[in-house]
Amino acid sequence: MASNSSFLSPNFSEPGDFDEIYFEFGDFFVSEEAEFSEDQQVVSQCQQNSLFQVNDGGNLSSSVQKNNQRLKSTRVSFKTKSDRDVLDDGYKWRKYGKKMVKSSSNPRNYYRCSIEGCNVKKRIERMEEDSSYVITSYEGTHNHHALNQLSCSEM
DNA sequence: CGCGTTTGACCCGCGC
DNA sequence: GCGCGGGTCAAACGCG
Repeated sequence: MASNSSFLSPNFSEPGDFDEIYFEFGDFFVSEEAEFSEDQQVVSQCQQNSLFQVNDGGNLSSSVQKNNQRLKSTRVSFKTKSDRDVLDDGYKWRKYGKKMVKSSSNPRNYYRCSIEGCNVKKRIERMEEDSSYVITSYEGTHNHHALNQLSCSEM
C-alpha cells in the first residue's frame, strides 16, 4: 500500500453484503465552496472487495479549505444496494443515536468508532426513493488501523 | 458484569 | 426570540 494514500472507507470483509456500490464524491465536502485539487480525487477502486482508495497525502482533511479556512471535518458518502444496513467494514462501531429526518421517511442512524480516542463517525440511512439502497457516510479519520485492514496492492 | 443498543431529552445553529 | 431540523447525550435496558 502506497504511503501517500489512505482508505477513508476501509475494506468490507464480506463483498456479498451488497450488489452495487457508488462513491459519491460530490457529497464529499460539507460546503459547495470547498475546493480540491486533482491529487485528492479517488485514484483507484478495487472491484474485488469494493475498496475505495483516496490519494490525499495521508490526510484528506488537512488539505481541504473553504475561504482559506480549514473545514473541521470531511465526509465521505457512498450508497450501496444491500438489504443489510450495517456493513462490516473492519471497524467496530457503537450506535449513539437515531433520528427521523424530514426529507425521508426512513430513519438515520449514527455510529461512532468504539476505539477509545478515535472520534470517527458514521451515518447510515436508506434512500427515500429506493429503500433497497443504503447511504453510508464516514466523517473523520481513524487514528488506528482496522482490525482486518487490507490494501489493494496486496490482492 | 461489561459492553452495546434504545430512546426521549437536550443542545445548537439558522432562518424568520 | 422562537421554532424547527438535525446531531448528541445518557439513563435504562438487553444480551452474552
